[in-house]
Order: sequence, then C-alpha cells, then structure tokens
Amino acid sequence: MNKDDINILKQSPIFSALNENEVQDLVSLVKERRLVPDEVIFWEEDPSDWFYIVLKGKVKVTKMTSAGKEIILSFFGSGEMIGEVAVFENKPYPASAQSMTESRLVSIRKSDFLKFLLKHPEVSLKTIGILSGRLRESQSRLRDLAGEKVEQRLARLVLMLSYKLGSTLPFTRQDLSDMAGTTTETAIRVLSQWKERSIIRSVRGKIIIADESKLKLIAEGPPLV
Amino acid sequence: MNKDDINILKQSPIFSALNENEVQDLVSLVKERRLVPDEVIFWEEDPSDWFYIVLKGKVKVTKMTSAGKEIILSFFGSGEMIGEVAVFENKPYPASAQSMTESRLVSIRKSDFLKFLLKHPEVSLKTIGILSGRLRESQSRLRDLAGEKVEQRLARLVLMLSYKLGSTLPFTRQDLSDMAGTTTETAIRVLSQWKERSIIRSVRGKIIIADESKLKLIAEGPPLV
DNA sequence: CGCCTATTTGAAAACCGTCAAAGTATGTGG
DNA sequence: CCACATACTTTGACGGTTTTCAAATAGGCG
Repeated sequence: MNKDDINILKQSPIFSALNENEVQDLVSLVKERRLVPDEVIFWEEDPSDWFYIVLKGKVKVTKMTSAGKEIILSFFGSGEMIGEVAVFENKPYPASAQSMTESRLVSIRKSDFLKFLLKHPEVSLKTIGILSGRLRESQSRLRDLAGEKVEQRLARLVLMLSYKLGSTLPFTRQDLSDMAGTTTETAIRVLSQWKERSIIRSVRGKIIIADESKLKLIAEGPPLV
Repeated sequence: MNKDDINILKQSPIFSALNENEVQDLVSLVKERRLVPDEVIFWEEDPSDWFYIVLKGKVKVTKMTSAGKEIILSFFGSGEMIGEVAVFENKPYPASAQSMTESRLVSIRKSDFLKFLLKHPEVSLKTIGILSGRLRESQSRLRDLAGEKVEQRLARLVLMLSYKLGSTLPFTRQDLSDMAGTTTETAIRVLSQWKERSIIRSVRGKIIIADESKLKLIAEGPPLV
C-alpha cells in the first residue's frame, strides 16, 4: 500500500484515533482488492470471512425483494467500511455489495480484525459510533418508506444524499428509485416535474439541486391543517 | 434494586460478560424508573442524557410521519436497551419511546455509561454485537417496506415477531399496521382472510399463529414464474 | 350497564406500478 | 469520424393495490 492509501485509512472514521504505529499494525493485516465497475464484492448469504474499507470509488449495498427487484440500502465511498454487520455477528452477509465505478478496497480477515479490536478499545468506540449513525439513518428511512408518499420519499432521499455528497448527485433515476423503493418510471415522472419547476437540473446520470428550499417544502409534505 | 432485578441486568445481552464486582459497579450507577401503561419515556428530539434498560414490561420505539401517523420501529422487553443510538452519537433521541404495559426500567446517565464502557472493553464488543443485530433487522425491514406488498410484509412481520416472542403475539391489528407501514383497516382485512384460511386464530389484542408453514409461503410471495 | 377500545365491512377514489414504445445521450469499434 | 450498441430518459394508458372515509358491531372493564 502506498502513502496515499494509508492516509485514507488514517483519516477514515473508524481508524482516525490510531497513532502511527497502530496504523502500521493495521496495514500489516490488510489485502488490497481492485474492482472493475459493477463487480460483485460479496453476495447476500455468502459466508462473511472479510470485511472491507473503501479506498477509492463508489460501492452500493443491496438486497433483493422476493420478486427480484433490487433495493439499494446504501452507498459507500472513500474511508467507509462495508460488511461490518456480518463480521460482528458471525452470520452470513445480510446484503450484497457491488462496485459502481472502478474502485479499490482493502480487505481484512474477520478474525484478524476482531483481535485488533480487542487490542484497541478506541476503535471499538468509533465502531459503536459508526454503527449508531447507520442505525439512525436506517430508522429514518424506515419511517419514510413506511409512512411517506413517493414524492416526499424522493425529496427526503435527495436531500439526505446532498448533505452527504453536495448539491451534484452522481445517480441515475434508477439508482434513486432503487433507494426510495419505487420504480424508475415514477422517479422520472417526479423528477421531470421538479425540473419544470426549476427545483433541479439534470444531465444524464447526474442530478443537480437548484432550489433546496423548495425541495425541503416537498419533503415536509402538505400542511397538516 | 433487588436481586431479581440485578439478575436481569446480569443476563441481559449487553452485560452478560460482567462478573459479580463489575455488576455491582454498574448497579451503583443506575436509577430505577416505574411506568404506568402508555407513559412516554422520551420524545424524539429530546436531549439524550439517559439511556435505559428494560427490567419488566413492554416498550415501543416510534417515529411520526409528516402526516402525524405513528410508525413503530421496534419493541423491547426485559433486558433490552433503549436510547443507545443517541447516547453514542451525542445527538437528540432519533425516536420516541413509550411503555405499552406497566413497566420498570433502569436508567443510566450517558456520561456514566461512556466511562463504564471505557473501563470494560467486553461490554463494548457486546454493544457492537447488539447494534449490528439491530442494523441487520432494520435493513431487512427496509427491504420489505421498499419492495414487498402489504400481505407479504405482514406475513414477514408476524413471522419475525414469532421467532422473538413465540406463537402467541400480544399485539393489536393497529400495532401490526404501525409496524408494517400500512393502515389498521388493511391489516384487519388481511388477518381476517388468514383467519378464514386457518392460518391464525385471534382474540382481542392477541394473534395466535396456527399454521406457520402457510404463513411462510405467503411471506415468500408468489412463485416467480 | 355503559363506555372505551378493538374489530369489522363497504364503497369510492387516490396513488402508484406495470407494460409498451420511443426518443436521446455516450462510448466503442470499425 | 461515423455507425451502432447500450444505457438512460421520457411519455401515455391502464389497472391493481391500498388508502380513505364512514358506519356498525363486539369484547372487556369499572
């Protein structure tokens, strides 16, 4: 691994508390994995021997419905970890992971990582923080999916993504619909309307938020009265 | 706290690794809280100074939709912890918690608990395990809500609850609909049909699973071809 | 017995998914 | 550099699922 890669690990949320020596310890445990676009990292139900940290690229984590429709649970980029749930539970992966662009990961064997955790309690605490954040986000999306209408769900999704990634979102309408639990056609219809109302602009595969405040109004839904 | 209560703590998933002395340390930090039915423990967005462990009773954790509909995120019983996400993130509670029956909890001040965690790395690991399990469950429900039809969602929900609580479920149709992200009327229509098909029996406020295998078939959905 | 909550049923309508067909960028290979 | 393949976007019509609104019945507790 080169210096840049090691820096990504050092600055990642989970390992940011480690000093130079500890990072070196960690580096001795990892293997690098290079991915072409759309390569599968692991499938749901595979035995979970490894967990991963993204160095570069974009990775999606998905589950299939019984009808074969893909649901995107989340996206991960540089410095974020994947497959952690399986590692800490000693069960198969609960979801699949796949690269969306050319990507590079580091992989760490589950047993090595657990040993590392026991030696480094600060990393445990960081891990708890990360898991808490993911649980919070997951529960917020649960509420949206269980109770909000499609347009509101899409608005909330787009806002949430923009907080994380900025006002230009590198997603297709299909990506959005797979995240919002709707269909491509419906996502297109909603976004077309937003485009007419100058709430967004868009080019193929990208969505640019033009009027965040209007989007927030939609996200909040119609007044209760 | 009496011996029985202390035993509940000792046997709870999070503290099961502690020895006698460590449990005593813990007990010195806790306060007991008694709840009448339907008493609110904390509201979503309240500052999160405490986290809780259920000694006895049944507690629901909920979020509201923008239209004021209640969505039940989960139920907790004896030995389970509530409010953990907020504690580890230093943010307000992400959801509300309310007793469903007469209940008793112990509460631990956030700062005390974090200190305790630093002294007891095994508890950190247990916590990671519990959070992972909750994340796994939350993501599974995300998939269901995003992609499955109402009857399948209800079937999966009932099965999931029965794995946790046994074949007699102490929930009203409204509880189920608030969990499955549908309406009371729809839940009633689906369950009535199940009753006719002898898949369940029911008395006011309770549902008894009579034919788990049929329920599993419904949960899997129609055959793909 | 009376009240409150849970359960039930019906009819109409809204919302969204499905299916089908076509237009439009992007990149690749010849 | 153009032609073609591919993936993304768009539009329309139809229908099914589920919600909504309304009203009625029934079980349990004081």
